[in-house]
Amino acid sequence: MTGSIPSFAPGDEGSSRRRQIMEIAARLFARKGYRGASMRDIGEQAGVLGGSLYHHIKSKDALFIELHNAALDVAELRIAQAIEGARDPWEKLERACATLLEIQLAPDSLTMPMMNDFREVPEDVRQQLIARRDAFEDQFKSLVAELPLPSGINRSIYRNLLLSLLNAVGDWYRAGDLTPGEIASQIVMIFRHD
Amino acid sequence: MTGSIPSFAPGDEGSSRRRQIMEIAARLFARKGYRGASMRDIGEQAGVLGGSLYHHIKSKDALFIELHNAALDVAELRIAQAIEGARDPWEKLERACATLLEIQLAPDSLTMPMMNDFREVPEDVRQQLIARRDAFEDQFKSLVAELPLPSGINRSIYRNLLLSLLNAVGDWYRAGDLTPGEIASQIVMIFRHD
DNA sequence: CCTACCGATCGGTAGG
DNA sequence: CCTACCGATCGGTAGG
Repeated sequence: MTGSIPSFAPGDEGSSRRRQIMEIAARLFARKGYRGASMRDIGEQAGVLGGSLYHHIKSKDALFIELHNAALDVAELRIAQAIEGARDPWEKLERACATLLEIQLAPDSLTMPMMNDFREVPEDVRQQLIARRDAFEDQFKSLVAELPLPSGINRSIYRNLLLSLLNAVGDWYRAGDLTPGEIASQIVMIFRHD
Repeated sequence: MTGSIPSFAPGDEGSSRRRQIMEIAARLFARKGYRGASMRDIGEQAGVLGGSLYHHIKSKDALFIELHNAALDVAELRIAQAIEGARDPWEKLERACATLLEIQLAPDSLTMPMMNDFREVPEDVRQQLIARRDAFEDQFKSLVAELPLPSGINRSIYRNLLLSLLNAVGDWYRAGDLTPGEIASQIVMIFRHD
């Protein structure tokens, strides 16, 4: 439909048909959540019946985990590239925030919006998602560690507040307002103390 | 089970049996989300079959809306009381944040954790919830309007960031860490600029 | 408040 | 990739 959709990690295994299904599934999970997107929904958009998807995937759980991890792989990579050229810790933080917001606020974002509703997911799936997300958040742990913050501020709290706030921007953002970069600038304005 | 549970708006109509059912439902919605908590689950904890609940309530939708609105009524009231004595705008903001966090982080919180998963809920229900939540957020709109912020900061963004961050504390907070008041203090430390 | 049920929907499978 | 189905679960109801 869109022709060009943000691709997952390069070197992805599987046929292009499989990747097409993954992209459809990602969009539906992002829009309707894990429970809200049924295999029959996904099949319908792919032009097949729900049951036919099981030739390409093992289970709904496995599909969701694969998408979630691939999305975090992409985000991690793009953030690493974005902060590469910067030396000032506040500049690095702002670039990381802007990149994450660009990903999350993309009109047909496949990636991060699903990072939230972990409560909708079966317990054993949730644990795998959390493990991957914790690794992702290490990137921000490093960024926050470099900041010259006042001594009264707890860096662990600071990081959690920042991350939860970044994850929630999609809930209130309406296109046509500010750009992701402008929002990132506002966030760093607020979080900046030195 | 707990003996004393935070009560809903005073002057609530209905029998004590009904209120008991509401409290059970609130706890389950808070823990498992709208879809995750079935009428049979609620019935089980109330000692009856799921179908029997329909003598006390009209529908699952109506039950959820009623609980959601009652929770916001209580929160609004408690916040208003908390900021009553304060004159400094930063002090008022910190008291409001601390109160909201106390409600959300209470060990068996019945109230706010459900404010999030709006995507799990049927479309027509969601619109009612959003309308009520918007009214609730006006309280913070006033608080933010009073703050002597630098001119570069967009107060609308500032308020959205603050609210989404407050709503998400329950996702990463683990009891035994800081108190709600200490977290509120950290939040205001970060959001304070004058 | 229960029995007994309804129609709908879910993830998933066998067998072709 | 479809047909045809499985067992489970859902919100909700009639009738007592």
